[in-house]
Order: sequence, then structure tokens, then C-alpha cells
Amino acid sequence: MPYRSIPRMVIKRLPLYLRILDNLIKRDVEIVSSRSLSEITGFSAEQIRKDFAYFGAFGTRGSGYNTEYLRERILTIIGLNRQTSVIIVGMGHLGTAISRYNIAKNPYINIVGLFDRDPQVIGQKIFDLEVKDAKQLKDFITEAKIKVAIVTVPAECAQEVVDELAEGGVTAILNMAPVRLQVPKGVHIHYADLTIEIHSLIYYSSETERDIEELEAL
Amino acid sequence: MPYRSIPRMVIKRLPLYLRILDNLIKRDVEIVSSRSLSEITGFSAEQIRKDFAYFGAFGTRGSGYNTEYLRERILTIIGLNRQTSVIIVGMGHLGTAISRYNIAKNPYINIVGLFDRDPQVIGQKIFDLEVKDAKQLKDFITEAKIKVAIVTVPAECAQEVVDELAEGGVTAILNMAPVRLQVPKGVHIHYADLTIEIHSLIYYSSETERDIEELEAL
DNA sequence: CTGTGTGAAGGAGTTCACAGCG
DNA sequence: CGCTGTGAACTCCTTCACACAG
Repeated sequence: MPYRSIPRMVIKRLPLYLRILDNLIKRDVEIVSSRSLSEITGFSAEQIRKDFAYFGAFGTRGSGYNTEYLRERILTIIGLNRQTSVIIVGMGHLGTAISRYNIAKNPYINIVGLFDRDPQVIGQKIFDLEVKDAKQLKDFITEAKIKVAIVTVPAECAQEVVDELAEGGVTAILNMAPVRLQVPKGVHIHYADLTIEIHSLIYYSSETERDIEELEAL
Repeated sequence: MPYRSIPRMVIKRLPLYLRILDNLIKRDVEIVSSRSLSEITGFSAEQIRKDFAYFGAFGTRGSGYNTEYLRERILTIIGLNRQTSVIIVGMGHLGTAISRYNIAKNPYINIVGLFDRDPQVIGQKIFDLEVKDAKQLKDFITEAKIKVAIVTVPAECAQEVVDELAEGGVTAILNMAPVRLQVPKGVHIHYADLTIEIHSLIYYSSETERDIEELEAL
């Protein structure tokens, strides 16, 4: 099965399909059509079919897709078929929230390490995990062969932390600090920058007004 | 000044330019080239110039762009030239983190309301804001003419909250709950779904292995 | 000679239209 | 018929190449 390079945009959508399938399977739904997935996701039905076609045709014409099989397929593509170990660096408000949040409960993800450099925070327990000293970070990720990390430290420390992660063998980083960072080739960094999200959202909050201006200009 | 419809992708990049300009101006940098912005952002210099061209040419050939003027221009486009009032609904870990986080400190954003329906949480103070009862939500947004809201309630309640927001006149919503929601036409919803971010990141964490497989297949 | 501004080319992603199977 | 699978058309975004201004 040659995974012929799946477009970036498709990869972005897969985790959403995955979650929906999880819900459907929980409700014992065995077959789902691209049409109903379209209603749930807001993506067009054709697009959904195209997305699925990237990893091999397997729908049943006339009825739809087998939910279990589809989920298996998506899990394999993403690489979630075995639980992935993830660490969080930075146990401020945001890091703490994430470690207690849905992510920590997601069946495909296993949060195995929490780090901070504040002595006040080190040693605190979150669920069954104790916050470790950031000094142990590099050893930990090397030994445990951690590949995925979430960075929730202040902007000033983020580059430093990311450098260490990269040296320790981490290949995928979710950076929540409001800075753009340098990473060596082969390391992937994604930005989840809430301030930026809000700012671009604010543009749309007054779009209606802008639309009216535009209409009037015609 | 006719804002001839600025492409979606450009809007996404503007807030990042804005932040960088803020930093440059703080360091008394008066001129910046597309080249150096390219190094900071990772976007190509041509793209940056094109982005700026969408809201009128104003760089000085040979030297670069005036940081102050550029910032003013971007603020106007996004609609941040006057502070925007934002509310947060759902004061769980995530909502609390956000209300204490950078967003709360951003000079262009003013968090003016926090809501929850848990009596234990109502009345708590975060900075100088008291958490209000979610029952007051609709009245509050109507009176204060709130246009932008962040939703950090559990997935099960999110649709309900969003319906209320839309009825109360909110036109832009950042949903952090792990569900896709229905909104009436004219209301914009953005999703900041950390679980999905992590999942798609995990795909890339083993991309190197995948690349090798692909190379071997040739 | 540096750095902006921009048409033209190229690439990526989405929608259309319809063929084909159950 | 209903729903999948997919080339072709289209739209949107990015990169290239180069003219031009300070």
C-alpha cells in the first residue's frame, strides 16, 4: 500500500473525520455516506470522497462507507494505530489546562511527561503525573524516544526549549507561545496561537459592515 | 480607500505581521524590509510584498517599509484600530487559562465578560473581572453590543451557547470545544481544536519514516 | 545596487459533471 | 435510483522573473 503523498489539506481534515467516526461507532452506526459526513463537517461531499480516495477506494456504492474500516484506515494513515506519547513543556495556566483537558483524555494520545523550571511547580501532581524539572527534559525525551511535544512556555523561553527538544529527537512540536521559531530540517512545528486566531477573527466580526460598503461602492 | 477583497490567506498572516511590527517598534526600528520579515516569519519575501500590496503600495524602494505606518495600516484592515471587546464563555481550565493568558494582555483586545453556569465558579474574580452567570449572557451581549466571543464550554453545551451568542448579535466566534457547530449565515466561526492539531501533528512526527519508505519504493 | 511592485507562470485545493457499481 | 469514484474545469495561492525607483 503506497501512501502516495497525501495533500496537506487532507491531513488537516483526517482528525476531524476520526472524531466523527468515533462518535458514530459509539452509537453503533455501521455505515455512513459522504453526504451525511458533509452535513456534520461542512465540507462538500465530493471533497470527502476525494479525501478518502487518497488512501484507497473502499466505499460501497449505493450505501456508503463502513465506519469501523474507515476509522482503522485513518488511524493507520495518521499513525495513531498505537498510542502516541506526548510531553508538555511549561506548566503555566495554559499547559496545566491542556494536561487536564480533552487531550489528556483522548484515547489515541498518552501524555507521559510534564515539565517546568519553576521550583514551586516542580513536583506538583496532575492526575497521576508529577511535574518534572525542565533540566531533566533532554534525558527524558532521549530515553523515552519522545517524538511529539507541546510547548506552553513564555515566548522568551520558547526557542531555547524547542532547540532542546529537537536535539533530543523530537520531530513534531505544537508551539502555543506567541513567537515564530527556528527548527532544524526534519522537525515539524505547528503554531496554535490564540491571539492570532482572535485577531483574524476580529477581521470577520465586522465583515458584514465591510460587505455593505463594498455593495454600496458598486 | 476601497478594500478590494483581501484574500483569506492574507488575513491569516496579518496578525503575525502586526505582532512583529509591535516588537520592532518597541525596539525603535523604523524601517523593515520584506527580506527581514521573511526571515522572521518564514514566508517568502515576494509573498510579504504581495500581501502589503493588497492594501496599497507604500514601501520605499531601496530601503523598506515604515514600521509605524505599516502597523497603522494593518490595524485598520483588521479592525483593531479601536480596542475590541471580547467575552469568554466557559470558565473551566481552558477558559480560565485564556482569560489570564496573553490574550488578556493584548493591547488590542479587551476582555469584558466571563461566563459560566456552575454556581461554584460564578462570582470568582479573575484580574478585575467577576465571572457572571451564563443566564445573563444574552442580555449582556445585547446591551454591550459584543461582536466577538470565545467558547470554552464542554462539547455538549457548545451548540446551545453558540445559538445564544448568535441570537444576541455576536458575529465572530472562536470555538475551542471539540465539535463542529451550526451557525446562521453572517456569523463566522473558527475552530481552535487542540486535539485535532495534535493528531495532525502526529502524522508529521513519523513523516520521516514515511519518506524513507517512499524513497525505498522508487 | 538594494529593495519594492507586479504581471505571468506554476502549483495546490476545490467544485463540477458524470460514469459506473450495488 | 443512490452513492461512490474521478477526470476536467476552475479558483485560489505562491513563486518566478523582472521592471523600476531611491
